[in-house]
Amino acid sequence: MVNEFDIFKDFLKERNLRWTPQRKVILEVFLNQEGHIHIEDLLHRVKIQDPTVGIATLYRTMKLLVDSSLADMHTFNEKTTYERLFQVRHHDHLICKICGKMVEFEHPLIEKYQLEVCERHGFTLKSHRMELFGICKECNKV
Amino acid sequence: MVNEFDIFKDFLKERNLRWTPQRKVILEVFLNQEGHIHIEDLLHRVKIQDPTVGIATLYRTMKLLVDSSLADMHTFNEKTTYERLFQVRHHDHLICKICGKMVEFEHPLIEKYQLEVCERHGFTLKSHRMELFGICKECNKV
DNA sequence: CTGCTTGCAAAGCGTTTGCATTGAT
DNA sequence: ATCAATGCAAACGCTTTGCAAGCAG
Repeated sequence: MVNEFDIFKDFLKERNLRWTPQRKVILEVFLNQEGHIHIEDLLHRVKIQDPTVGIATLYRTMKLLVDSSLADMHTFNEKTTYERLFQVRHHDHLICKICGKMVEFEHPLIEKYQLEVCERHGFTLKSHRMELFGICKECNKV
Repeated sequence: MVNEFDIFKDFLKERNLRWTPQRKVILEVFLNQEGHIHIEDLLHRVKIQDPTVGIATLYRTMKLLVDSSLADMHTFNEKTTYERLFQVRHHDHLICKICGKMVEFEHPLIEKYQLEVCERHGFTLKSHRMELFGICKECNKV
């Protein structure tokens, strides 16, 4: 049975790198998150488990997780976020501009056309982010 | 006849700000660009017209252009880019995760299904943002 | 004249790196 | 015992800010 811990340990072993308590804590915290998580948020949660972990170690470990294909890195608005890549179902967001309510959805046809667009431009699609902003039923009544 | 210069001048007047030679040069250079332009690129082109313009003035002016809805700011791979907003058709982005290349596209069917998703959840769609992340042809070869 | 704008340099901020020490194997 | 990993602090690159001098209105 393959899980993220085994994948990461194998990845480290292959490169003669070491499985350390810090890397274990960081991976645990990362896997407990959903969606995009900011590095500062991640640091905060890691420090709850082990306050001695430094920001440099977190950055270095997240880079390893990206290299091992367990995580994906994005930069939005000057902030680095990480996202789980392994064994997660993808979904997009519908967000109410007034009350902030968030609805998750999937739409296979949209995904299909995204692929089509990528192929047309010679890109290999790796991930995407789609956010629809609108006004929900309740807020529309007011 | 409404153009970007009038819009920006009005925007400045409303806020008791001033129409200066530097702001004029920056707006001119910005409008001559297509698609996304990096701030460093913008600075280079501005300096051809007027070498005395400083980077601080450029940043300050671009912020005003964003506030006046003439420009849109993106951050990708730690680099700030600006894009024209006025009198351009809506489009989405396809972004290479390696070299940062950005391709603009439109897909009517995707837009249609977005509307469908909103209706299904009782939302009134106001705007959206879709970014596809992948690897472009050139980076795939390497 | 007034006070917004400028260019410069310094400060900020998130991220990366160098280094001596610690610790996994 | 070896050599990678760590935490710290300094360095880094991009962006913002403080300031005195310069100009638009």
